[in-house]
Amino acid sequence: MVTQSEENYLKVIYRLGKQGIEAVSTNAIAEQMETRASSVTDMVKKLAEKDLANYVKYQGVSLTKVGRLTAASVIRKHRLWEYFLVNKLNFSWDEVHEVAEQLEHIKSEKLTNKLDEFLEFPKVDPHGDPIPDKQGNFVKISKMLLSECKVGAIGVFVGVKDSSALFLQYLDKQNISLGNKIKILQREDYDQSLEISINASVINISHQTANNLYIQTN
Amino acid sequence: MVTQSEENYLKVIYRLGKQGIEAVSTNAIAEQMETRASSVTDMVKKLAEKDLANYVKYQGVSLTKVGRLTAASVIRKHRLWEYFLVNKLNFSWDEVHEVAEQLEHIKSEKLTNKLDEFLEFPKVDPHGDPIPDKQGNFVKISKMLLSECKVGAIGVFVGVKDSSALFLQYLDKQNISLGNKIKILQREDYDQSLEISINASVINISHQTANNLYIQTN
DNA sequence: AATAATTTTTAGACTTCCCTAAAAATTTAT
DNA sequence: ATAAATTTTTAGGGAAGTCTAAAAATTATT
Repeated sequence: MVTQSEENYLKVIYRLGKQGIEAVSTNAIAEQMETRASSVTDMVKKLAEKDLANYVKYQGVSLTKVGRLTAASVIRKHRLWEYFLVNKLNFSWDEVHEVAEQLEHIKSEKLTNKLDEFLEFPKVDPHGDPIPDKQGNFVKISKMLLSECKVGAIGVFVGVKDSSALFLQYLDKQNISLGNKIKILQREDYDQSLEISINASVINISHQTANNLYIQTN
Repeated sequence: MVTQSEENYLKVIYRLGKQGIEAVSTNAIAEQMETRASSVTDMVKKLAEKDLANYVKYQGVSLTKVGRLTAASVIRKHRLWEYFLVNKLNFSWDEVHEVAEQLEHIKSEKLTNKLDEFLEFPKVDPHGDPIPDKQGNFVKISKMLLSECKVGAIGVFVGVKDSSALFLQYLDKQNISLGNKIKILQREDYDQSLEISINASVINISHQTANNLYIQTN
């Protein structure tokens, strides 16, 4: 049995190490988990013991195949539940993370798959992040940060890099939502802020904001 | 914070002691929780410390008001989720218990109430058990065991006392489902088995079966 | 009412996951 | 290449929740 705590570590290692393939440092995990490096060492040993992770002292951790699948399954559940909360229970996109953090640990493959079916197999969660399928495969969406696009670029807002409640609420206030068409009109050299057209109106956004918005071009 | 384990104890004490009001013995709890009496003593002390239970050494446990409300909230969540699983995700009534045992511990009042709304405020779960409202009040349904009805009695099948998968599957096989109209045609003195009419057909059921079926008469 | 049987509690220990403090290894800087 | 800084691990310990075995209290029996 994989415990809730183990699942949380797997998630973090997966995220930090490009799907868990690259080795991740103890400190990086500790920071993400908001815990101490010594706790990470303990847990990582346990994950290795259970063949969920590859661990060599002082050289970081990566996930085994089983570890990666387990992590993907947790992420799948998290994102399906987020979709459920937003699209069926009318939560807003800034309220779902905490609850999904709990729901992602419910153990029942049948539940996950029936939920997926009930939601009609969504491909992305309410923040634009891809939902892996039963086999743990992600649909790779080609997207880029708005901050990295050239002036004149046109695209559709498809995801956020920062999904903190604060940022999401700011987007709500600015009337920026997933699916909106965006065009970069101007870039201010001084502070890299952008003038963009969105929703038939023209607004200014900071570099920080642009750096957290993904758009899909062409 | 009330832990998952504490919630499970509260549920059991609530069930065993007529809504947690009557004192319940350590052994009774241990049996229900499938654990040891010594573990129960430990936990019960902790519940008392947290003002969730009243505990006097060697004299059993009852719940405080807060303890009762907490227990009712867990039961509310359990039954709402069961309703969701059956009516939205198409689980059958014998498959939902295990999953609901996990879902009942998700902490989010908002989630519970939004789920309730999404389900259109169901009054009973898939086994006919009442779902308490936000305030922890149960709708008292007047029902009696089929085994205790007289020959000639007519009623509607509204709930099961035993909700084990085995019993529920047996009922499915016999085509007996909630809402069916039942009439007792005959009682066999030898073994208390009943001949009943249900679904426009006549079948025989054992005393054990009749003793686990609730019907609402008049 | 004394003894036997049962129930309940206490004592001590184990596991999981976390912590602090100190030691060891690695990396960076001089 | 050695010293300094940083990272990682080890050692030892704490809280929660469980267990077994033994002691204490209660209840039942004769």
